[in-house]
Amino acid sequence: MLEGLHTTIVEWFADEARNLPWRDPECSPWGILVSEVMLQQTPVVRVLPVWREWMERWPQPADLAAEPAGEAVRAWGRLGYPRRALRLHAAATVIAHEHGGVLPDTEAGLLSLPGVGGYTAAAVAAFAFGRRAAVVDTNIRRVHARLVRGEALPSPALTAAERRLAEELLPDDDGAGRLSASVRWNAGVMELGAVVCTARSPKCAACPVARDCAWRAAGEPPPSYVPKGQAWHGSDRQVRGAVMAVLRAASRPVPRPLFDAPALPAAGGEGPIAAALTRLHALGPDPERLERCIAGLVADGLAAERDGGLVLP
DNA sequence: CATCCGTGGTA
DNA sequence: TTACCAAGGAT
Repeated sequence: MLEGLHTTIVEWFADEARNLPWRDPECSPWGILVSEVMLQQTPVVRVLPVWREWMERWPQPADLAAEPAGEAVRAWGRLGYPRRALRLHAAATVIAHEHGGVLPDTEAGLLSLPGVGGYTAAAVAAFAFGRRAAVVDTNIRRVHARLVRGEALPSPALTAAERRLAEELLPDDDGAGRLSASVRWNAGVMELGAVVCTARSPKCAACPVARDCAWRAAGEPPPSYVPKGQAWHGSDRQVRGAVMAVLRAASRPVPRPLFDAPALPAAGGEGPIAAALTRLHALGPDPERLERCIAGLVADGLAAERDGGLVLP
C-alpha cells in the first residue's frame, strides 16, 4: 500500500514537476534557502523574478551580508512580509561570519538561522543537502489530511499526529543525496498539493492517487471548521505596507511630516515616492495609528530614523 | 497557543 | 466586490 503510494507519486512527480530554477541540480544551497524563505506565504509566480534578481546580485551569502539590510528589503519588492528579507539578511550575516560562508547542512544547524523554522530547516536539509527530513508544509499537510486521514483540510494548527504521520510516510534514506527516495517523496507530495490537491477545487481527475484517497472514499466530507480570514482593511498591516512602499521608493530619508500630510505631497511632486505617499494618505490612518505603525517598523528594524526622516535601514 | 506580520490573483 | 489563500516564523 505505502510502496504503491510512493511509487505512484514519485513517478508522477518525475513526469509532471514544474521546471523551477531552485530545483536545478546546479542550484546552490544558498539559492534553495532564498527560495524557501521567499516562498513562505508567497506564490511561486511572484517569487520567480525576484529570486533571479537576488541570485544574480547576491550569488553567495557573503555578498548579501556585505550590504545594508535595507537593500535586502528594497530588493524584496512587493513579495510581502518584508521582515523575511531582514531575516534572510541576518541569516546571510551569520552564515558569512560564523560558518565561513557555507550553509549549515543539518536540520538543527539550519534551524538556528534567523527566519528558518521547522518547515524551512527540513526543506533545505532535504532539497539542498539530500537529507532524510520530514518536510511538513501546508501542501503536504493537506495531501496527508485527504489521502490518508480522509479529511477535507488539515487542522488549523500543526499537530503532533501530523508530524508523526509525515515521519511514518517518509521513505528510508538510500544515500542518493538530492535524488534520494525521501527527497523525491517530499518534493512529490508538496507538488501534488500545490498543483492538484489544492485547497479550493482540487483537480481529482488529474490526481495519480485519486483511487487511494480516503477523502474521496468517504464521499468528500466538507471541512469540519471554517478558516478564519486574515483581517486587512483598516489594519496596521495595511498601513505598515503603505509606509514600506514609500521607503522602498525613496533612496534618501523621507521627512516625517510627509507621512502625515493629508493634502498634497508637495515635496514629492510627481514620481514613485509621491505616488506611494498618496496611497498611504488614501488609507486615511488617524495620526495615532500612523505613529504606532511607524514606531513598530522602526522597532522591527524595517525602517530607521535619519536626518529627521525615515529610511530603509 | 493565538496573533501578528504584506501582497496580489482568483472564484 | 468581498473573501480566500499562497513552500511560515516569531512571540
